[in-house]
Amino acid sequence: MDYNFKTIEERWKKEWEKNKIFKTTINNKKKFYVLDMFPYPSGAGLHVGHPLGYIASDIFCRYKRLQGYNVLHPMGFDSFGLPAEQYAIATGQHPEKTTKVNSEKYKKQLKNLGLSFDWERELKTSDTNYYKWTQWIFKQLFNSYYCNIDDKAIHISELIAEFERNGNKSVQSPCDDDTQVFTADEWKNLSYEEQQNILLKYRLAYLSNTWVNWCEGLGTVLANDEVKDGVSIRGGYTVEQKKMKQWALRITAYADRLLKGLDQIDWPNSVKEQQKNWIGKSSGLNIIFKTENNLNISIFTTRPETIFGVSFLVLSPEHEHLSQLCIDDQKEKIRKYQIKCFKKTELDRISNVDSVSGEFTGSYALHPFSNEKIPIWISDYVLSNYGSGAIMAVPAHDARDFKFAKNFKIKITQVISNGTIVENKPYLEKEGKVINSSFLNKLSISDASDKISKLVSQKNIGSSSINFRLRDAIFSRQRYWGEPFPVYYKNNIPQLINDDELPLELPSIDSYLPTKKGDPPLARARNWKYKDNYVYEHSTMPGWAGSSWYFIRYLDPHNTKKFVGEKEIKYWENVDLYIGGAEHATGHLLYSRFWTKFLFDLSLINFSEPFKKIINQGMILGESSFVYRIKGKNTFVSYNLKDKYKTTKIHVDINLVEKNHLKINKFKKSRIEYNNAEFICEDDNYICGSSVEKMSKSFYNVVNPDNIIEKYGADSLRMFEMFLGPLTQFKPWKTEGITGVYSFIKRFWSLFYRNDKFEVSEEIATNEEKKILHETIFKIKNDIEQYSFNTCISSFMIITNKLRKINCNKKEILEPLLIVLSPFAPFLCQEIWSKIHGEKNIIDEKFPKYDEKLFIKNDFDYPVSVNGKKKLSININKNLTDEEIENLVVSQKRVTDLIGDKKIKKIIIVKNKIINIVI
RNA sequence: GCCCAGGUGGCGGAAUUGGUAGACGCGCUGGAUUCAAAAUCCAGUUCUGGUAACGGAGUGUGGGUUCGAUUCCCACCCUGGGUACCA
Repeated sequence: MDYNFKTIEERWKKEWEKNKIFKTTINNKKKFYVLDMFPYPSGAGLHVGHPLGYIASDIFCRYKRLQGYNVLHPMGFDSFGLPAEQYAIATGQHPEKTTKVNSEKYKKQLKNLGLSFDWERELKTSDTNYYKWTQWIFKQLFNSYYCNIDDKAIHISELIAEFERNGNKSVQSPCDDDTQVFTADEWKNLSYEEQQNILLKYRLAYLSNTWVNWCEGLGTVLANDEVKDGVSIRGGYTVEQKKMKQWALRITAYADRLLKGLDQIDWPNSVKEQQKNWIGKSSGLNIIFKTENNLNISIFTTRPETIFGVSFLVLSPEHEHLSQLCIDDQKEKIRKYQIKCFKKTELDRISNVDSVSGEFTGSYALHPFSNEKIPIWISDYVLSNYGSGAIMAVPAHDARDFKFAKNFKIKITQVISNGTIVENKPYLEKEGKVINSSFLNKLSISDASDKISKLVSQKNIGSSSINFRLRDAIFSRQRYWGEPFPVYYKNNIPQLINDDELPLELPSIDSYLPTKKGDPPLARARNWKYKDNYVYEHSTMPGWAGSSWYFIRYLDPHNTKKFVGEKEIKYWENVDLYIGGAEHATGHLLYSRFWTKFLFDLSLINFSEPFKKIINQGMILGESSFVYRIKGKNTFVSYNLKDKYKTTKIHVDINLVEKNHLKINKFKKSRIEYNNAEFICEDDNYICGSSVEKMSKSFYNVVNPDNIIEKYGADSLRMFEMFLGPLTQFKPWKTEGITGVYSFIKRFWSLFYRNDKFEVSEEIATNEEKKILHETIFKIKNDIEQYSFNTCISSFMIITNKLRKINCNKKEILEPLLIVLSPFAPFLCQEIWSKIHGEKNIIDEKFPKYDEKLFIKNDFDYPVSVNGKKKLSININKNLTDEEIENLVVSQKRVTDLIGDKKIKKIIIVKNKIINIVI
């Protein structure tokens, strides 16, 4: 009987849904939590690149379940976001509608793939019963501050108690830079509003008036990780710097723990490395330079040993002391330079990295050790928000300082040397001895550094300091389609709404655009006030709010009393395996770790890292096709003739191309402007060009999984996706290749048929058959555990070819094989299983154990090489001694022929590996 | 520039701790079946010389270590990803 995947897959899809075989509940088995990055449900639906990770995780889930684990495998949707909102702006349709339609479509497509998701745990970040708890977590952040002494987040009431006892002089907590020192009495005498403003400087969710990435095109601010090359990642609109009041999360308080935690988790090196660089910890020294007019300028350096190489100071254009330092003659120039800098957008700054600019203030500082006069400059290469916004410039040993000094003809003093002399380029290596440095001369770099550290603190002009590149995360967006903040304003002071008033639902509005005054869309909502009196916050939360904790909500998605139940969190804990794209390295994956640590500090969860292991699946690339149109004409030239004309390369829909040949008639009909197109062909065919690039609608190279399932079935698609290559690598998609796995599946199916009738034999298996089976079980088990799914597929092909050759249809062999194959091709295996066992689900079986004795042989085909080059192989019993092997080898005629009259220098025998004759 | 991956036939890719390079599949070639095609089955397929047996070369490039290197070391080239003045 033919393999009819359509009826098989339809049947089991229904059965599985009806019997809820993927539903998970807490039981006394060991848990295993497998998570896929949940998708944003876009209108385009899935293409074959999307399910790659889902199929891999599904195979692992099914395998773990066969191993006896209680496997949690949920799926949901990251449904707040820009495309739905932009669609809403264009059509007036509420984003909720499109979100619903799109996620239903996704769900159907995912179900067609036979993925073992527990859909009863489905969540959408835009559902009120989900974002209710996102708002609730925001409230906890607002109500917390970070205590550096306990190294954790603590409820704000503790801080208030401390203020009442001792003021803030002994408080060690991250806070805004402009926080003043006050005593307990001063605190008590403050008004309520004044107190609230001070508390806001300590809260983990706070209002900050800072420079933000303002994106006019999107009408909103963006976080650093949402901006690239000066444009927004979504949409590609220009981003500029603007000072605005925004909600921010004090992620910097967790910088050190986020860094340290990386050591405990099994993540791809590249992601860890990216997070490390993003956090950017550097330790150094703050040193105070006195100016001639007695001001203190604090600088930060990581290289104190170069202090005698300082030939100027550079301040950021925003530096607080600038007005006092600038002499009258320079005031105009400095003012102009400042204006230029403030105007600069991120884009300008990035595109002009190589240019050097700056102005001299006219003032001098005094070198803390040599008392030498040091000119003070300003330049935009010094950032106001890193370190102290001022540096000591050591041109001989820093690339930017060097360029600056050369440009403005400032002297360059070399103070570190390994023999080379600084002339045309700086010496950046941290190797060598200190020179030209008074009392530091001849010391090693580390000794000199230590000495300066000590002296600086003795003289009371500095202290060691640690700086991070990481910035607090801007948390408000001037958009509609996001979580509203559970916040209203009373006398300009932000206040939280009560827990029992959550969720604060998105109000309906007449248009999804900003107001005429430039306020966010929520300002349009009518009668939307807290207790009809107080204004709500009009911004909404960013896209990453909901995704920062969704893995927790899956554990208990229907809980109406808590964000997650205690029993659930205790049993399921954190994610054991997380599969998704690497593009979230510094966004989602960092924010999730931050929120997890925060919730851990509040004892709301029992783990401090969200994802124990991460695997980044590689992107599947599409093969794009091109046609070549002669410039100015509606004539297309075939690929090999195109160089004879001036042509424009145009993407053509891959559905109009077959094996590089353009289907000319279909192409003509595809667009009005092509109706009358003419073609210059070669051998009567129009050949298209092709190249491999990202699979994307705009390149017309998208392959839809639905079409493939229609033609070959989901099992073939699943296996083919795995067969393409290693999970983590980028790989091109070529649909033709699927015939390989498709015919494998048909061959496997036919193992169970004799003369068109289903038939498995009860005969006892031979040793040879057992050997084949157990070898395969061993190999598959190992490969699955190393996530090497592509090699699993070839093993299945190999065993199937072998069993066909020996015509084996014995139950003793095929039954275990079915279980081993079932994670990969669940429909097929379930169908055959039910033919043997009736109603039983193959997923409830046990993964078979292998017996090594069955496939370890007592002889070995030794490859014999001469001088490392393989010449022949000889079958030798494993029990022979080296001497016996040697005698056997040299007595072979082929061997004596090969050696001829040369002398054997040595024979190397590696047991069960190789024999090498050296002549 | 810096950091991280990766580079193996016409193509996707295999190859325990250094030990038979090219498993498995696609494609291609030839054959069987068929009126024919699709599908299926059988054989071949790294390049190169040879009918063949058999030889030579060969894992981005150049060196090195080793009896033996796709695997280890050094230098370089290329592709992809990340990052952007962080003192």
